[in-house]
Amino acid sequence: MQKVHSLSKNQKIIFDLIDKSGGPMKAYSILFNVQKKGIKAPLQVYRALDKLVEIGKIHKIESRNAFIACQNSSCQISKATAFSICESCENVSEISNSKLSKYLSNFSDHSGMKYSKYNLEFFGLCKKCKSK
Amino acid sequence: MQKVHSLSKNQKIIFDLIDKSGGPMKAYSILFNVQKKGIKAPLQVYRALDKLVEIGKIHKIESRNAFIACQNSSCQISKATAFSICESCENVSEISNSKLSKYLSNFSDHSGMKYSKYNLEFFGLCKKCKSK
DNA sequence: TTATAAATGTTATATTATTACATAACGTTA
DNA sequence: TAACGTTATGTAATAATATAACATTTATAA
Repeated sequence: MQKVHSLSKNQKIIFDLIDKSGGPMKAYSILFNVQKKGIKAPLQVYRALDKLVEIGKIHKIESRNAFIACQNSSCQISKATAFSICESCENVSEISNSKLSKYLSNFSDHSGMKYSKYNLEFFGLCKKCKSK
Repeated sequence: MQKVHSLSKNQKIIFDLIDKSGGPMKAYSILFNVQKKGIKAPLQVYRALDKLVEIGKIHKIESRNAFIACQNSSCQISKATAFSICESCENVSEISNSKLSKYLSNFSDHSGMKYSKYNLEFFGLCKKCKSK
């Protein structure tokens, strides 16, 4: 049984914003949007983001320095993440494909390293942008 | 037949440095190291890095904001990259596993998106760090 | 050789993220 | 409930990463 994390005030404000936005958000854009709620400093944002990433409520899109709400209800911690990113409109969506995650979670090579985590980012053009 | 890119002066200086280092290097560490060779500004470094990434001589480790020389002689462009990263000593190595790259290059999901590129980063503890 | 693209040089600035320190709120358990 | 440890918050300063804008030079190819 997983622990249900109750979010703190700042964590909740920031999670709700990202979640409602429906897409990836950057830290300073988040900051701008929550200033009216009393969150004034970058560090307040980054601290909440760190925690939200840690507990799997959001993921960081590393190639974009942006954060997106977890779209996978069963994803409690961010140790196996995959995203598809449109290089034209920058739309991002989380890939939840059990074959893929199984394949990658079990992947091992000759290095003798046991991987505890991975992040995969696919790039291309989404349907909309392809047809333009 | 692929075009053989002859590197420009700055590109060569910066590639040689990264290549000799044997590991990932950060942009400002590169800058510091090439100042004696006349490269004085961040932009000079970033421009060379951009080009080197474009032609596949180096790859960017997105989760670390660092650049590593391509360890895969057949890798002419960086459209299919995979790395293993030790979370303790930060050692990075490029994974070249034809099954993996075949699997990922052919991956497609129901989104209708055709992926032209991917980047995969595995995390864990390397042999050395595990045994500590 | 001329024109086009690629690379360079330089200054300034934008964007992303962390350090350091002080205080407050929360949860546990004695 | 008092005391303690842990987590979260507030605030200021600054570090680290990356790009914009503009001028000039060098390489490439028609």
